[in-house]
Amino acid sequence: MSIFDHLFFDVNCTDFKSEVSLNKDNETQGSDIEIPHLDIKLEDPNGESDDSNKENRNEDLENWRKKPVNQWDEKDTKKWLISTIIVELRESYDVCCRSEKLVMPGQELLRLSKNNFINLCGTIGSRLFEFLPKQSAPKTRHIPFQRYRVPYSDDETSVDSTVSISDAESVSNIDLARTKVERKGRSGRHTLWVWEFLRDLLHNPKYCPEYIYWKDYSKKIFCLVKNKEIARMWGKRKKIKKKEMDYDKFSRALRYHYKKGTLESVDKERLTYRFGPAATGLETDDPNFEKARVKYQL
DNA sequence: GCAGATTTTCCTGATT
DNA sequence: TAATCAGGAAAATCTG
Repeated sequence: MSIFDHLFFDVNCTDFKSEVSLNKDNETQGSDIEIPHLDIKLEDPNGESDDSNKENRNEDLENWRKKPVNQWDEKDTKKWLISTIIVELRESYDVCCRSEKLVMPGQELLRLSKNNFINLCGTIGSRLFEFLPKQSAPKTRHIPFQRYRVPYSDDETSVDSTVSISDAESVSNIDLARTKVERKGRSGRHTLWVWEFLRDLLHNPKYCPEYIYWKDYSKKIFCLVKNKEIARMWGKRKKIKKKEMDYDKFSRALRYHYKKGTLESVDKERLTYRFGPAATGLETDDPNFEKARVKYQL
């Protein structure tokens, strides 16, 4: 029996449980990946399972879709997580469990950046962030770091790899405290550090492992593959105008971070670096996205 | 305008 | 020989 055959989610914590069962008879068309059809049913804990109750509760399960994110309560967020993880991302109940730290009101959710998502629930966070409906949060919200400068928005790296302006504006209060500690001693600017740029590439299946990969995740050692391309992307991101960024200049910027403890060199290994003790946000449960590749035969 | 942090640019020399 | 690495130095950029 597959884990997908009978999944029970405590959708509303107290109201009811939803049974997500699988109808393997329905196969998706036009895809190399066989995606099981998910039939979401509701099971009344009191044994009342007449059709009208099911209908109402199914409707309840979908209510989050009718509200802007900033009006979601924790239940709505939980329903969105289940729907997205199971139906959209075709992941397992285990993944739902790992995303429980994201169960919070929609307003809080909107304040989180992509990196916040990743930090809270690993690599699945990156994918969940993409699925979060991007409605505007209330204008009255506190926006820390309004001067957060994100020097690009239209290049190929802006979509997936790191913070956008909206991300930066949505740094949560919790994250604010952490960020203040992390950036103590910095002169208040919040441009992206070059080591953060590399870290974000490693968190991004679009670039990891094709452009950059973990050589030894346990030792935080990574290797650049398309070093010139990565340097060019960095230059594009920083909107270098004078001359195009090349690997020579890019590597100089990396070496600057040796003193800061965020990067270290690896002896006799070309294009190989190690994140230092000062580097944060490296956590992932799927280095080089090997699990994902096996799962989806990528 | 200033100081500080970070990056860019250019460079020389060493190593692979 | 080319690519990469290491690091000095100065200039540039950005922030509070």
